[in-house]
Amino acid sequence: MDAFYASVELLRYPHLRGLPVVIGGRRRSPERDSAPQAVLPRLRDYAGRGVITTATYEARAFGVHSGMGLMKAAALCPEALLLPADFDEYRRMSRMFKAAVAEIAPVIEDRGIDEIYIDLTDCDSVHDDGGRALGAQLKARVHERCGLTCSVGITPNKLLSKIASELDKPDGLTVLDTRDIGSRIWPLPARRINGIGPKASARLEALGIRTIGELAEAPPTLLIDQFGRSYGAWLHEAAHGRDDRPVVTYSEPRSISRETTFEHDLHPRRDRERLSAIFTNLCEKVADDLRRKGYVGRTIGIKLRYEDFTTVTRDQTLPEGTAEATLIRAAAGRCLKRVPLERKLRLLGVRVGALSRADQIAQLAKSSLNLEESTAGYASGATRSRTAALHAAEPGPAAQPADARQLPLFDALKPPPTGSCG
DNA sequence: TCTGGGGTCCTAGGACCC
DNA sequence: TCTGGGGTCCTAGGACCC
Repeated sequence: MDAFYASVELLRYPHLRGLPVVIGGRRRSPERDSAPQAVLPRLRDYAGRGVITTATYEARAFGVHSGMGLMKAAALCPEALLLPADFDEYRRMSRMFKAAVAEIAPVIEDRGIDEIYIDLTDCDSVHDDGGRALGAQLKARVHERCGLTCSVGITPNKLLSKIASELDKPDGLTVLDTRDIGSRIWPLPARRINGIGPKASARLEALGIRTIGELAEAPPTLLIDQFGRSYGAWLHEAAHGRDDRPVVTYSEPRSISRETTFEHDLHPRRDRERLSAIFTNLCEKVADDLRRKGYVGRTIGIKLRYEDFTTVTRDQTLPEGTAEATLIRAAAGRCLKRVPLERKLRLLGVRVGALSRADQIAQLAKSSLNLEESTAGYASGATRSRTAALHAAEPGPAAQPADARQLPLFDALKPPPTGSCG
């Protein structure tokens, strides 16, 4: 989708069309909705933390782009209008454009809120003209259903399609096949390859490799030498436009997390109360997300970012999966005790990984009950998961404290409560 | 007043097991 | 009495993506 968040906002505020608009910053008071005609804040009036998540093409003309700090963006384009993000609305429009595409081509890989891969192999018309008419049809259907434009790249694989989709943005349609690689792909910067980020492209540049063509010419041995067997070999393949990854229509989530950057840095001791409340809140939100999505997780982790932006993580794996805020809070609290807490913090996060489906765990618990009745002394790796399932289905005493707030955590200066950890 | 929030995957070392 | 080889799991950090 083209400048997705900003484009969705322009559907609501059509009178802003043609103006530099950026999305980002803190959620403000909800008065915006009751008085949409009121004076909208300008970038120059913004004070505080945050980055731009999306900028209209008019704003991009000033050098403003997503990921840029708002203060820096304000210096470049002080007159740009600033809207806070409304993720509920973006998710709604996301579902809508994906449904529009599915009407025509149902084999879709979700790549986040504003991007998809589509496998067109089984769409007959793709073979007529390389897919140009089909691409136009997809774009038209999305616009018809959502009023939004998108950019499409139709090629033999995902790697090339991703690059191609960006060649003609916004509202683009690019059709390429392998014969076009030399003329259309090789002149591009190596950074355009999905998987070559700022670090890798800087290292490539240090080797005198700027374009994808130069990367394609580089001896594979050099790349493997510099970047390791796996990544080095992949770089070579990618530069030649080779990619055999399938379009994956479904995948299970690996982790669920919540994190927050504070308006002002907080000190672990002096701001202990506030941090503790924030910490508990993050745990409750994660627990909520887990339950809503139907997962439990065994690995509980925390993430801290200090004022100097260095980041540390700690995690702990529990014997059984949980979606209980209290258990998550307790485990996260134990992680916190393993981290230095002298410097001020700018961010705190809580993560739950090693997920499994809550219903399958419950299912397993049932069959485990039956199994343990019928077979005594069965011992193998499977025993643990069955046992885990039992505990997950029927939380033991440890899950009893009703209010996570009562737990005396985020308190590294206190010795751990007796018997709380081993 | 630099630098969000939610993710995935990879690497590498150590513990532990057979 | 000088130290194998293979495998899995756990943990921490980092690159990258949307």
